[in-house]
Amino acid sequence: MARRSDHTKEELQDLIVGETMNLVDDFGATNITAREIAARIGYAPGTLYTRFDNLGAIFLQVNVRILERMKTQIQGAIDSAGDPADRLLEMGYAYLGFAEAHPHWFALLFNHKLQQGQSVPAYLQEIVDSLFDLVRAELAALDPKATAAELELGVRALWCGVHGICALSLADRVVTQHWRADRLVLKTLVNHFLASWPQAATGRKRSGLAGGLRSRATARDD
Amino acid sequence: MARRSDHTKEELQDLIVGETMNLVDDFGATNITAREIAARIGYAPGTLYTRFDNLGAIFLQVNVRILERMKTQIQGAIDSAGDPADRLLEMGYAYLGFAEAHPHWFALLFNHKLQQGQSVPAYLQEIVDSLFDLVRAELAALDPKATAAELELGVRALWCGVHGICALSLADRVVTQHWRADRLVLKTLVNHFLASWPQAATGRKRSGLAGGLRSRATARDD
DNA sequence: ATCTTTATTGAACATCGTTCAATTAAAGGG
DNA sequence: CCCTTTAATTGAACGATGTTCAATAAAGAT
Repeated sequence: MARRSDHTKEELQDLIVGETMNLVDDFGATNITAREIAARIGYAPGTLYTRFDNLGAIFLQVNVRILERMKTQIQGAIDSAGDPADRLLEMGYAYLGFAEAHPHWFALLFNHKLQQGQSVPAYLQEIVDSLFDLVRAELAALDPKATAAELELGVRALWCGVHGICALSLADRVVTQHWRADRLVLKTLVNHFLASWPQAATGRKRSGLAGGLRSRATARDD
Repeated sequence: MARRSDHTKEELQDLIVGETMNLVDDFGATNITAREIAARIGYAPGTLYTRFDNLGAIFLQVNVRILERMKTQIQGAIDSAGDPADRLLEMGYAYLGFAEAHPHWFALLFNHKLQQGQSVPAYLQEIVDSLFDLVRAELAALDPKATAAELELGVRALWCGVHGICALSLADRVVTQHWRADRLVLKTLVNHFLASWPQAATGRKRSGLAGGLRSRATARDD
Protein backbone atom coordinates (compact mmCIF):
# COMPACT_ATOMS: atom_id res chain seq x y z
CA MET A 1 0.00 0.00 0.00
CA ALA A 2 1.25 3.43 -0.89
CA ARG A 3 1.93 5.38 2.27
CA ARG A 4 -0.19 8.33 3.11
CA SER A 5 2.25 11.08 2.25
CA ASP A 6 4.13 9.50 -0.60
CA HIS A 7 2.43 12.06 -2.81
CA THR A 8 0.48 15.22 -2.30
CA LYS A 9 -3.01 15.45 -3.72
CA GLU A 10 -1.68 17.27 -6.73
CA GLU A 11 1.13 14.81 -7.31
CA LEU A 12 -1.28 11.91 -7.13
CA GLN A 13 -3.58 13.64 -9.57
CA ASP A 14 -0.68 14.17 -11.96
CA LEU A 15 0.39 10.59 -11.51
CA ILE A 16 -3.05 9.28 -12.41
CA VAL A 17 -3.48 11.51 -15.45
CA GLY A 18 0.07 10.86 -16.65
CA GLU A 19 -0.16 7.10 -16.36
CA THR A 20 -3.58 7.07 -18.01
CA MET A 21 -2.15 9.13 -20.84
CA ASN A 22 0.59 6.53 -21.37
CA LEU A 23 -1.90 3.69 -21.29
CA VAL A 24 -4.16 5.44 -23.79
CA ASP A 25 -1.23 5.95 -26.13
CA ASP A 26 -0.36 2.25 -25.97
CA PHE A 27 -3.74 0.57 -25.87
CA GLY A 28 -6.48 3.10 -26.59
CA ALA A 29 -8.95 4.52 -24.11
CA THR A 30 -11.47 1.72 -24.58
CA ASN A 31 -8.98 -0.94 -23.51
CA ILE A 32 -8.03 0.67 -20.23
CA THR A 33 -9.39 -0.31 -16.82
CA ALA A 34 -9.42 1.54 -13.54
CA ARG A 35 -7.64 -1.39 -11.94
CA GLU A 36 -4.82 -1.22 -14.46
CA ILE A 37 -4.27 2.50 -13.96
CA ALA A 38 -4.23 2.00 -10.19
CA ALA A 39 -1.83 -0.95 -10.36
CA ARG A 40 0.64 1.01 -12.50
CA ILE A 41 0.92 3.84 -10.01
CA GLY A 42 0.98 1.52 -7.01
CA TYR A 43 -2.39 2.40 -5.55
CA ALA A 44 -5.68 0.61 -5.03
CA PRO A 45 -8.51 1.17 -7.53
CA GLY A 46 -10.59 3.07 -5.03
CA THR A 47 -7.89 5.71 -4.72
CA LEU A 48 -8.67 7.00 -8.22
CA TYR A 49 -12.11 7.99 -7.00
CA THR A 50 -10.74 10.14 -4.19
CA ARG A 51 -9.37 12.53 -6.83
CA PHE A 52 -11.81 12.11 -9.72
CA ASP A 53 -15.53 11.48 -9.91
CA ASN A 54 -15.08 8.76 -12.48
CA LEU A 55 -12.86 7.57 -15.32
CA GLY A 56 -14.42 10.10 -17.68
CA ALA A 57 -13.07 12.94 -15.54
CA ILE A 58 -9.58 11.45 -15.81
CA PHE A 59 -9.87 11.15 -19.58
CA LEU A 60 -10.92 14.78 -19.74
CA GLN A 61 -7.71 15.83 -18.03
CA VAL A 62 -5.76 13.53 -20.31
CA ASN A 63 -7.35 15.37 -23.21
CA VAL A 64 -6.06 18.65 -21.85
CA ARG A 65 -2.52 17.28 -21.93
CA ILE A 66 -3.00 15.77 -25.36
CA LEU A 67 -4.18 19.08 -26.71
CA GLU A 68 -1.19 20.82 -25.11
CA ARG A 69 1.16 18.46 -26.89
CA MET A 70 -0.66 18.93 -30.15
CA LYS A 71 -0.34 22.68 -29.81
CA THR A 72 3.39 22.35 -29.17
CA GLN A 73 3.77 20.32 -32.34
CA ILE A 74 1.76 22.74 -34.42
CA GLN A 75 3.54 25.79 -33.06
CA GLY A 76 6.86 24.15 -33.79
CA ALA A 77 5.81 23.69 -37.39
CA ILE A 78 5.30 27.42 -37.88
CA ASP A 79 8.91 28.28 -37.15
CA SER A 80 10.19 26.02 -39.88
CA ALA A 81 8.36 27.69 -42.75
CA GLY A 82 8.63 31.07 -44.35
CA ASP A 83 5.56 32.47 -46.04
CA PRO A 84 2.04 32.18 -44.61
CA ALA A 85 0.88 29.61 -47.17
CA ASP A 86 3.78 27.32 -46.36
CA ARG A 87 3.20 27.81 -42.67
CA LEU A 88 -0.44 26.78 -42.99
CA LEU A 89 0.60 23.71 -44.92
CA GLU A 90 3.21 22.84 -42.29
CA MET A 91 0.62 23.27 -39.55
CA GLY A 92 -1.58 20.82 -41.39
CA TYR A 93 1.29 18.37 -41.68
CA ALA A 94 1.98 18.73 -37.97
CA TYR A 95 -1.69 18.03 -37.20
CA LEU A 96 -1.61 14.97 -39.42
CA GLY A 97 1.75 13.86 -38.04
CA PHE A 98 0.36 14.01 -34.52
CA ALA A 99 -2.68 11.97 -35.48
CA GLU A 100 -0.51 9.33 -37.12
CA ALA A 101 2.05 9.22 -34.32
CA HIS A 102 -0.61 8.98 -31.60
CA PRO A 103 -3.83 7.69 -33.12
CA HIS A 104 -5.25 6.69 -29.75
CA TRP A 105 -4.68 10.16 -28.35
CA PHE A 106 -6.25 11.66 -31.43
CA ALA A 107 -9.28 9.39 -31.12
CA LEU A 108 -9.74 10.21 -27.44
CA LEU A 109 -9.42 13.93 -28.08
CA PHE A 110 -12.19 14.00 -30.64
CA ASN A 111 -14.43 11.09 -29.69
CA HIS A 112 -14.56 11.36 -25.93
CA LYS A 113 -18.00 12.51 -24.89
CA LEU A 114 -18.64 14.83 -21.99
CA GLN A 115 -21.13 13.51 -19.50
CA GLN A 116 -24.51 15.14 -19.09
CA GLY A 117 -24.12 18.66 -17.72
CA GLN A 118 -20.33 18.58 -17.91
CA SER A 119 -18.74 21.46 -19.78
CA VAL A 120 -15.41 21.89 -21.51
CA PRO A 121 -12.73 23.09 -19.05
CA ALA A 122 -11.92 26.74 -19.69
CA TYR A 123 -8.20 26.00 -20.00
CA LEU A 124 -8.88 23.43 -22.71
CA GLN A 125 -11.08 25.83 -24.61
CA GLU A 126 -8.32 28.42 -24.40
CA ILE A 127 -5.92 26.07 -26.12
CA VAL A 128 -8.44 25.37 -28.86
CA ASP A 129 -8.96 29.08 -29.36
CA SER A 130 -5.24 29.74 -29.46
CA LEU A 131 -4.85 27.11 -32.17
CA PHE A 132 -7.59 28.78 -34.16
CA ASP A 133 -5.74 32.04 -33.70
CA LEU A 134 -2.60 30.57 -35.23
CA VAL A 135 -4.49 29.75 -38.38
CA ARG A 136 -6.31 33.05 -38.37
CA ALA A 137 -3.04 34.99 -38.23
CA GLU A 138 -1.74 33.32 -41.38
CA LEU A 139 -5.01 33.76 -43.26
CA ALA A 140 -5.05 37.42 -42.23
CA ALA A 141 -1.50 37.84 -43.49
CA LEU A 142 -2.55 36.41 -46.84
CA ASP A 143 -5.57 38.68 -47.03
CA PRO A 144 -5.15 41.79 -44.87
CA LYS A 145 -8.49 43.14 -46.02
CA ALA A 146 -10.53 40.14 -44.96
CA THR A 147 -13.25 40.94 -42.45
CA ALA A 148 -13.42 39.23 -39.08
CA ALA A 149 -16.38 37.17 -40.29
CA GLU A 150 -14.55 36.12 -43.44
CA LEU A 151 -11.52 35.14 -41.40
CA GLU A 152 -13.64 33.15 -38.98
CA LEU A 153 -15.25 31.24 -41.82
CA GLY A 154 -11.91 30.66 -43.46
CA VAL A 155 -10.26 29.40 -40.29
CA ARG A 156 -13.06 26.99 -39.57
CA ALA A 157 -13.33 25.69 -43.11
CA LEU A 158 -9.60 25.10 -43.37
CA TRP A 159 -9.29 23.62 -39.90
CA CYS A 160 -12.21 21.27 -40.37
CA GLY A 161 -10.91 20.23 -43.75
CA VAL A 162 -7.52 19.27 -42.40
CA HIS A 163 -9.16 17.56 -39.45
CA GLY A 164 -11.23 15.41 -41.79
CA ILE A 165 -8.14 14.11 -43.50
CA CYS A 166 -6.61 13.21 -40.16
CA ALA A 167 -9.80 11.62 -38.85
CA LEU A 168 -10.16 9.42 -41.91
CA SER A 169 -6.51 8.42 -41.77
CA LEU A 170 -7.08 6.47 -38.55
CA ALA A 171 -6.57 2.76 -39.05
CA ASP A 172 -8.94 -0.15 -38.42
CA ARG A 173 -12.06 1.87 -39.07
CA VAL A 174 -14.88 0.89 -41.40
CA VAL A 175 -14.45 3.90 -43.64
CA THR A 176 -10.78 4.58 -44.11
CA GLN A 177 -8.24 6.12 -46.40
CA HIS A 178 -6.57 2.83 -47.28
CA TRP A 179 -5.03 4.86 -50.08
CA ARG A 180 -1.80 5.92 -48.37
CA ALA A 181 -1.18 9.48 -49.50
CA ASP A 182 -2.62 11.56 -46.71
CA ARG A 183 0.01 14.26 -46.93
CA LEU A 184 -0.64 14.68 -50.62
CA VAL A 185 -4.38 14.90 -50.05
CA LEU A 186 -3.76 17.45 -47.34
CA LYS A 187 -1.57 19.53 -49.61
CA THR A 188 -4.21 19.36 -52.32
CA LEU A 189 -6.92 20.55 -49.99
CA VAL A 190 -4.90 23.36 -48.43
CA ASN A 191 -3.55 24.63 -51.71
CA HIS A 192 -6.90 24.56 -53.46
CA PHE A 193 -8.34 26.47 -50.56
CA LEU A 194 -5.56 29.03 -50.47
CA ALA A 195 -5.54 29.46 -54.22
CA SER A 196 -8.80 31.37 -53.90
CA TRP A 197 -8.25 32.73 -50.44
CA PRO A 198 -7.37 36.33 -51.17
CA GLN A 199 -10.96 36.42 -52.21
CA ALA A 200 -10.56 39.23 -54.70
CA ALA A 201 -6.95 39.51 -55.74
CA THR A 202 -7.11 43.12 -56.85
CA GLY A 203 -8.94 45.47 -54.56
CA ARG A 204 -11.68 42.99 -53.48
CA LYS A 205 -13.76 43.57 -56.59
CA ARG A 206 -16.25 40.92 -57.58
CA SER A 207 -14.90 39.80 -60.89
CA GLY A 208 -13.59 36.66 -62.50
CA LEU A 209 -12.92 33.48 -60.60
CA ALA A 210 -12.42 34.95 -57.17
CA GLY A 211 -15.39 37.23 -57.53
CA GLY A 212 -17.55 34.29 -58.48
CA LEU A 213 -16.45 32.54 -55.35
CA ARG A 214 -17.13 35.56 -53.25
CA SER A 215 -20.67 35.86 -54.45
CA ARG A 216 -21.11 32.17 -53.79
CA ALA A 217 -19.65 32.24 -50.33
CA THR A 218 -21.72 35.11 -49.10
CA ALA A 219 -25.03 34.17 -50.63
CA ARG A 220 -27.87 32.71 -48.59
CA ASP A 221 -26.85 29.98 -46.18
CA ASP A 222 -28.42 26.95 -47.74
CA MET B 1 -39.59 -17.83 -25.01
CA ALA B 2 -39.73 -17.17 -28.72
CA ARG B 3 -40.83 -20.30 -30.51
CA ARG B 4 -38.43 -22.12 -32.71
CA SER B 5 -39.83 -21.16 -36.06
CA ASP B 6 -41.10 -17.71 -35.29
CA HIS B 7 -38.32 -16.45 -37.50
CA THR B 8 -35.90 -17.96 -39.95
CA LYS B 9 -32.21 -17.48 -39.38
CA GLU B 10 -32.17 -14.60 -41.80
CA GLU B 11 -35.20 -12.95 -40.27
CA LEU B 12 -33.67 -13.21 -36.82
CA GLN B 13 -30.44 -11.72 -38.12
CA ASP B 14 -32.37 -8.83 -39.66
CA LEU B 15 -34.32 -8.39 -36.45
CA ILE B 16 -31.16 -8.12 -34.38
CA VAL B 17 -29.43 -5.71 -36.74
CA GLY B 18 -32.55 -3.60 -37.17
CA GLU B 19 -33.29 -3.29 -33.47
CA THR B 20 -29.65 -2.53 -32.71
CA MET B 21 -29.74 0.18 -35.35
CA ASN B 22 -32.74 1.77 -33.65
CA LEU B 23 -31.10 1.58 -30.25
CA VAL B 24 -27.92 3.15 -31.58
CA ASP B 25 -29.91 5.98 -33.08
CA ASP B 26 -31.61 6.68 -29.77
CA PHE B 27 -28.88 6.06 -27.22
CA GLY B 28 -25.55 5.66 -29.01
CA ALA B 29 -23.58 2.46 -29.45
CA THR B 30 -21.75 2.79 -26.14
CA ASN B 31 -24.97 2.81 -24.15
CA ILE B 32 -26.38 -0.38 -25.61
CA THR B 33 -26.26 -3.79 -23.97
CA ALA B 34 -26.70 -7.25 -25.40
CA ARG B 35 -29.46 -7.87 -22.90
CA GLU B 36 -31.38 -4.80 -24.07
CA ILE B 37 -31.18 -5.79 -27.72
CA ALA B 38 -32.38 -9.30 -26.88
CA ALA B 39 -35.22 -8.06 -24.70
CA ARG B 40 -36.50 -5.76 -27.44
CA ILE B 41 -36.81 -8.54 -29.97
CA GLY B 42 -38.22 -10.99 -27.46
CA TYR B 43 -35.28 -13.35 -27.24
CA ALA B 44 -32.76 -14.33 -24.61
CA PRO B 45 -29.29 -12.71 -24.64
CA GLY B 46 -27.62 -15.94 -25.65
CA THR B 47 -29.61 -16.03 -28.86
CA LEU B 48 -27.61 -13.10 -30.26
CA TYR B 49 -24.51 -15.27 -30.15
CA THR B 50 -26.07 -17.98 -32.29
CA ARG B 51 -26.08 -15.53 -35.22
CA PHE B 52 -23.10 -13.28 -34.46
CA ASP B 53 -19.71 -13.89 -32.89
CA ASN B 54 -20.05 -10.84 -30.67
CA LEU B 55 -21.61 -7.40 -30.41
CA GLY B 56 -18.92 -5.94 -32.67
CA ALA B 57 -20.11 -8.13 -35.51
CA ILE B 58 -23.64 -6.80 -35.06
CA PHE B 59 -22.40 -3.23 -35.09
CA LEU B 60 -20.52 -3.92 -38.29
CA GLN B 61 -23.77 -4.99 -40.00
CA VAL B 62 -25.49 -1.94 -38.55
CA ASN B 63 -22.79 0.14 -40.17
CA VAL B 64 -23.61 -1.41 -43.52
CA ARG B 65 -27.21 -0.26 -43.17
CA ILE B 66 -26.18 3.16 -41.95
CA LEU B 67 -23.95 3.63 -44.95
CA GLU B 68 -26.77 2.50 -47.24
CA ARG B 69 -29.04 5.16 -45.78
CA MET B 70 -26.35 7.76 -46.10
CA LYS B 71 -25.87 6.87 -49.74
CA THR B 72 -29.59 7.20 -50.35
CA GLN B 73 -29.57 10.66 -48.83
CA ILE B 74 -26.57 11.78 -50.84
CA GLN B 75 -27.91 10.38 -54.09
CA GLY B 76 -31.19 12.12 -53.48
CA ALA B 77 -29.36 15.41 -53.13
CA ILE B 78 -27.90 15.12 -56.59
CA ASP B 79 -31.25 15.15 -58.30
CA SER B 80 -32.26 18.44 -56.76
CA ALA B 81 -29.41 20.48 -58.17
CA GLY B 82 -28.43 21.54 -61.64
CA ASP B 83 -24.79 22.18 -62.37
CA PRO B 84 -21.96 20.04 -61.00
CA ALA B 85 -20.78 22.64 -58.49
CA ASP B 86 -24.23 22.91 -56.97
CA ARG B 87 -24.56 19.17 -56.92
CA LEU B 88 -21.30 18.82 -55.00
CA LEU B 89 -22.48 21.40 -52.53
CA GLU B 90 -25.81 19.64 -52.13
CA MET B 91 -24.03 16.35 -51.58
CA GLY B 92 -22.04 18.00 -48.82
CA TYR B 93 -25.22 19.36 -47.26
CA ALA B 94 -26.76 15.89 -47.41
CA TYR B 95 -23.71 14.43 -45.70
CA LEU B 96 -23.89 17.08 -43.01
CA GLY B 97 -27.64 16.73 -42.70
CA PHE B 98 -27.27 13.02 -42.12
CA ALA B 99 -24.63 13.56 -39.43
CA GLU B 100 -26.83 16.09 -37.65
CA ALA B 101 -30.01 14.03 -37.94
CA HIS B 102 -28.32 10.84 -36.73
CA PRO B 103 -25.19 11.77 -34.78
CA HIS B 104 -25.00 8.37 -33.10
CA TRP B 105 -25.10 6.57 -36.43
CA PHE B 106 -22.47 8.89 -37.77
CA ALA B 107 -20.24 8.27 -34.75
CA LEU B 108 -20.61 4.51 -35.03
CA LEU B 109 -19.88 4.57 -38.74
CA PHE B 110 -16.57 6.35 -38.34
CA ASN B 111 -15.42 5.42 -34.85
CA HIS B 112 -16.26 1.74 -34.68
CA LYS B 113 -13.05 -0.25 -34.73
CA LEU B 114 -12.69 -3.56 -36.49
CA GLN B 115 -11.35 -6.30 -34.30
CA GLN B 116 -7.92 -7.76 -34.90
CA GLY B 117 -7.82 -9.59 -38.22
CA GLN B 118 -11.34 -8.50 -39.22
CA SER B 119 -11.65 -6.81 -42.58
CA VAL B 120 -14.20 -4.45 -44.08
CA PRO B 121 -17.09 -6.38 -45.69
CA ALA B 122 -16.83 -6.20 -49.48
CA TYR B 123 -20.38 -4.90 -49.79
CA LEU B 124 -19.63 -2.03 -47.42
CA GLN B 125 -16.50 -1.14 -49.33
CA GLU B 126 -18.51 -1.12 -52.54
CA ILE B 127 -20.85 1.48 -51.12
CA VAL B 128 -17.92 3.63 -50.04
CA ASP B 129 -16.44 3.36 -53.50
CA SER B 130 -19.74 4.22 -55.14
CA LEU B 131 -19.99 7.35 -53.01
CA PHE B 132 -16.52 8.34 -54.06
CA ASP B 133 -17.60 7.78 -57.66
CA LEU B 134 -20.48 10.22 -57.25
CA VAL B 135 -18.06 12.95 -56.26
CA ARG B 136 -15.61 11.95 -58.95
CA ALA B 137 -18.23 12.26 -61.66
CA GLU B 138 -19.00 15.85 -60.73
CA LEU B 139 -15.35 16.82 -60.48
CA ALA B 140 -14.74 15.23 -63.85
CA ALA B 141 -17.63 17.19 -65.34
CA LEU B 142 -16.09 20.39 -64.02
CA ASP B 143 -12.69 19.50 -65.42
CA PRO B 144 -12.95 17.00 -68.27
CA LYS B 145 -9.21 17.09 -68.83
CA ALA B 146 -8.27 16.12 -65.28
CA THR B 147 -6.20 12.95 -65.09
CA ALA B 148 -7.32 9.97 -63.05
CA ALA B 149 -4.71 10.78 -60.41
CA GLU B 150 -5.84 14.40 -60.21
CA LEU B 151 -9.43 13.30 -59.88
CA GLU B 152 -8.55 10.83 -57.15
CA LEU B 153 -6.73 13.51 -55.19
CA GLY B 154 -9.57 15.95 -55.68
CA VAL B 155 -12.24 13.49 -54.60
CA ARG B 156 -10.38 12.56 -51.46
CA ALA B 157 -9.47 16.11 -50.52
CA LEU B 158 -13.03 17.32 -50.98
CA TRP B 159 -14.59 14.31 -49.28
CA CYS B 160 -12.26 14.47 -46.31
CA GLY B 161 -12.81 18.19 -45.99
CA VAL B 162 -16.57 17.83 -45.84
CA HIS B 163 -16.21 14.92 -43.47
CA GLY B 164 -14.15 17.04 -41.09
CA ILE B 165 -16.89 19.62 -40.85
CA CYS B 166 -19.42 16.91 -40.05
CA ALA B 167 -17.15 15.18 -37.54
CA LEU B 168 -16.50 18.41 -35.65
CA SER B 169 -20.19 19.30 -35.67
CA LEU B 170 -20.97 16.41 -33.30
CA ALA B 171 -22.17 17.64 -29.94
CA ASP B 172 -20.82 16.97 -26.45
CA ARG B 173 -17.25 16.53 -27.61
CA VAL B 174 -14.23 18.27 -26.17
CA VAL B 175 -13.33 20.00 -29.40
CA THR B 176 -16.48 21.19 -31.09
CA GLN B 177 -17.87 23.72 -33.48
CA HIS B 178 -19.98 25.46 -30.88
CA TRP B 179 -20.23 28.17 -33.48
CA ARG B 180 -23.46 27.15 -35.21
CA ALA B 181 -22.86 27.75 -38.88
CA ASP B 182 -21.79 24.41 -40.19
CA ARG B 183 -23.57 24.79 -43.50
CA LEU B 184 -21.88 28.10 -44.12
CA VAL B 185 -18.49 26.64 -43.25
CA LEU B 186 -19.19 23.76 -45.59
CA LYS B 187 -20.15 26.09 -48.40
CA THR B 188 -17.01 28.10 -47.81
CA LEU B 189 -14.82 25.04 -47.98
CA VAL B 190 -16.46 23.55 -51.06
CA ASN B 191 -16.58 26.79 -52.98
CA HIS B 192 -12.99 27.71 -52.20
CA PHE B 193 -11.97 24.28 -53.36
CA LEU B 194 -14.00 24.42 -56.54
CA ALA B 195 -12.92 27.96 -57.34
CA SER B 196 -9.52 26.58 -58.27
CA TRP B 197 -10.65 23.16 -59.36
CA PRO B 198 -10.47 23.47 -63.12
CA GLN B 199 -6.83 23.64 -62.39
CA ALA B 200 -5.93 25.73 -65.40
CA ALA B 201 -9.00 27.50 -66.70
CA THR B 202 -7.82 27.93 -70.28
CA GLY B 203 -6.17 24.93 -71.85
CA ARG B 204 -4.46 23.68 -68.69
CA LYS B 205 -1.57 26.11 -68.97
CA ARG B 206 0.39 26.91 -65.88
CA SER B 207 -0.27 30.58 -65.44
CA GLY B 208 -1.78 32.91 -62.92
CA LEU B 209 -3.67 31.72 -59.91
CA ALA B 210 -4.53 28.25 -61.09
CA GLY B 211 -1.05 27.71 -62.40
CA GLY B 212 0.40 28.61 -59.06
CA LEU B 213 -1.83 26.05 -57.47
CA ARG B 214 -0.95 23.47 -60.03
CA SER B 215 2.77 23.83 -59.44
CA ARG B 216 2.14 23.61 -55.73
CA ALA B 217 -0.10 20.61 -55.90
CA THR B 218 2.20 18.54 -58.03
CA ALA B 219 5.49 19.38 -56.35
CA ARG B 220 7.28 16.99 -54.03
CA ASP B 221 5.06 15.26 -51.52
CA ASP B 222 6.23 16.78 -48.28
C1' DA C 1 1.74 8.03 24.50
C1' DT C 2 -2.80 8.98 22.97
C1' DC C 3 -6.15 11.04 20.20
C1' DT C 4 -7.75 13.02 15.94
C1' DT C 5 -7.79 13.37 11.29
C1' DT C 6 -7.69 11.69 6.80
C1' DA C 7 -5.46 9.14 3.07
C1' DT C 8 -5.92 4.65 1.43
C1' DT C 9 -7.70 0.31 1.07
C1' DG C 10 -10.04 -3.72 -0.87
C1' DA C 11 -14.14 -6.36 -0.41
C1' DA C 12 -18.67 -5.88 -2.19
C1' DC C 13 -22.31 -4.57 -5.65
C1' DA C 14 -24.60 -4.20 -9.88
C1' DT C 15 -23.88 -4.83 -14.56
C1' DC C 16 -21.38 -6.07 -18.54
C1' DG C 17 -20.13 -9.47 -22.71
C1' DT C 18 -19.97 -14.10 -23.46
C1' DT C 19 -20.40 -19.28 -22.89
C1' DC C 20 -22.63 -23.66 -22.84
C1' DA C 21 -25.16 -27.53 -20.66
C1' DA C 22 -29.93 -27.98 -20.29
C1' DT C 23 -34.34 -27.47 -22.17
C1' DT C 24 -37.96 -27.27 -25.28
C1' DA C 25 -40.20 -27.06 -29.62
C1' DA C 26 -40.38 -28.67 -34.30
C1' DA C 27 -39.60 -32.38 -37.80
C1' DG C 28 -39.48 -37.08 -39.24
C1' DG C 29 -40.43 -42.15 -39.10
C1' DG C 30 -43.20 -45.79 -37.66
C1' DC D 1 -50.82 -40.60 -33.13
C1' DC D 2 -46.59 -41.38 -30.52
C1' DC D 3 -41.81 -41.69 -30.20
C1' DT D 4 -37.30 -40.37 -31.61
C1' DT D 5 -34.25 -37.17 -33.54
C1' DT D 6 -32.67 -32.65 -34.41
C1' DA D 7 -31.58 -28.08 -33.42
C1' DA D 8 -33.26 -23.59 -31.84
C1' DT D 9 -33.43 -21.24 -27.62
C1' DT D 10 -32.65 -20.54 -23.07
C1' DG D 11 -30.82 -18.65 -18.76
C1' DA D 12 -27.73 -19.60 -15.14
C1' DA D 13 -22.93 -18.97 -14.60
C1' DC D 14 -18.18 -16.88 -15.29
C1' DG D 15 -14.82 -13.47 -15.24
C1' DA D 16 -14.19 -8.65 -15.61
C1' DT D 17 -15.86 -4.04 -15.38
C1' DG D 18 -16.81 0.85 -12.94
C1' DT D 19 -17.89 2.45 -8.67
C1' DT D 20 -18.89 2.68 -3.54
C1' DC D 21 -17.89 2.85 1.25
C1' DA D 22 -17.03 0.86 5.88
C1' DA D 23 -12.74 -0.42 7.69
C1' DT D 24 -8.00 0.50 8.32
C1' DA D 25 -3.68 2.51 9.04
C1' DA D 26 -0.62 6.30 8.91
C1' DA D 27 0.39 11.13 9.89
C1' DG D 28 -0.03 15.16 12.78
C1' DA D 29 -1.57 17.30 17.10
C1' DT D 30 -1.76 17.47 22.07
